[in-house]
Amino acid sequence: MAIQTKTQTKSPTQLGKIKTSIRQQIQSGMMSGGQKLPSERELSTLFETTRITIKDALVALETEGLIYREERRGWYVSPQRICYNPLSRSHFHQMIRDQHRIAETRLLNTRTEMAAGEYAAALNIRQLTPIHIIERLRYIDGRAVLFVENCLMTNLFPGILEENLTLSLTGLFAEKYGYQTQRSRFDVIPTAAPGHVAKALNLAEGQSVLKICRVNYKQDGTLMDCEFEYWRPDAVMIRIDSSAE
Amino acid sequence: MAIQTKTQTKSPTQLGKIKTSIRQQIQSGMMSGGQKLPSERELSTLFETTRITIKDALVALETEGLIYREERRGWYVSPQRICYNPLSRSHFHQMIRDQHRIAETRLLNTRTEMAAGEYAAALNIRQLTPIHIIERLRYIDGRAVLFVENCLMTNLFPGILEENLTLSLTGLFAEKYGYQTQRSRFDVIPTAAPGHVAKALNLAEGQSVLKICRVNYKQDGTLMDCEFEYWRPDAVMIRIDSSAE
DNA sequence: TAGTGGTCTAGACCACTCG
DNA sequence: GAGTGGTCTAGACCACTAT
Repeated sequence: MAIQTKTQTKSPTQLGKIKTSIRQQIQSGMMSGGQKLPSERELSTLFETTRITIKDALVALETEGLIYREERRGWYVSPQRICYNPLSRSHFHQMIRDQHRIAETRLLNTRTEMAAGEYAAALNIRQLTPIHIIERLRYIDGRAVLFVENCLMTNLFPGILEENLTLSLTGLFAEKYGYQTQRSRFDVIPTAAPGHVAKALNLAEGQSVLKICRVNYKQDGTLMDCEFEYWRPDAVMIRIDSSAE
Repeated sequence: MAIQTKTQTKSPTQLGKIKTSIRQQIQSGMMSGGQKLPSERELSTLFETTRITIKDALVALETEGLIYREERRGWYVSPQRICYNPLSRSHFHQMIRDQHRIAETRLLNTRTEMAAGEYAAALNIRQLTPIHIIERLRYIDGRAVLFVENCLMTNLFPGILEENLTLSLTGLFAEKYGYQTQRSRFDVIPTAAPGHVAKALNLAEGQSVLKICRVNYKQDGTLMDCEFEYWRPDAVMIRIDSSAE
């Protein structure tokens, strides 16, 4: 059965008609994941309306998670969401492979600075402490969907910036330093992409992302590192399955 | 230290100036949670621009979670987010009280029908099975922030529709039927509000919500009920703290 | 009835991407 | 250089809310 918005008592708006029309094209399978939509100008000719109205319709479908945009490149049909369990110890590449998709990670940059602001708060640091910050971008089937910032206390991770940082950091922590994640806490927050994140993900400034802040503790219970993930919101769903403790 | 968008190399756009100006008014404490912003027309006079530009700025701040709107009523400053752990067995009213806020629940309607579509999929039902559907609206400090739909198999919950349904259903399950939640699985999905949800939450159709689908199993491991929660996205953050299993 | 946001028209220029 | 979305102007009418 096709999902459909509730039958309207009022005649549907122009906006509603455009949304329904494009939605049906996608859900009927005529367009599939990654395919490019006609340009806003073409659509405004097709639907005999202005670009503003077309854009309002596209933004609504984007909010649904049905389509997404690459800044100044165009609108595309969203592939299926990745199912992500932040509690699982499975690595990113493994998780994506398990879902028959192709993962890739690129290192954007690393830097070392004194913890401040959001970083200091997440790491629960009260005095000036040097931290390493590692910025990476993750791709699924060639599309940039996840920007990740890792913050590591320098004293716990000597020489880590010389390692291959496109692989799993959790794996590196275990192999090089013998650290296991014993406990982790994470927050999920729907918000807007900060400037540098928007740029990396090809989002326009102010577009929506799903932010996940995570703090990891190692086997002796002390705080190990924290991580800020910014997901394209149409690319992911979070799934947690837990027995009662 | 105040959080601030990265210093722009290009001169900021009109849009950026308006966002920064309103953001500062809010973060400086001049406006606080629940307070109404001037109307879009007043703002367009103040900033000497059109309503479209003003609206773009307001929508961006809404995405950040800084402000929200009540359809055709106006724009308001968002109160602090509620911190919500879906794994916790704490009841809604208890959770809100613990965060020094005021909770309220109203029953919208109940109905009994054959499971189909999303309900049947969530309950993993393969044949026609009658279910009770309970729709409720939850308020925090007087603001409608959460629309909840519960789906119960009729055979497990005889007579439940005659009970007081504004309290905790989990509590009712335990007291009246002796059912304990042993395991639960939930999904978190950023998406758009369906029509009936948008209406209940005073959202415009197509606005963003955080959808949480939950399935509960009782002590003998069999499926008990499922629940669809739709949160105003600025009202909540999800926090999960878990030891390694 | 006055005021609000929701929808819509008919354009325009700009920054950026891509071939 | 052609094409894209991002931003912006200057209006308009409508559905709905609040009083």
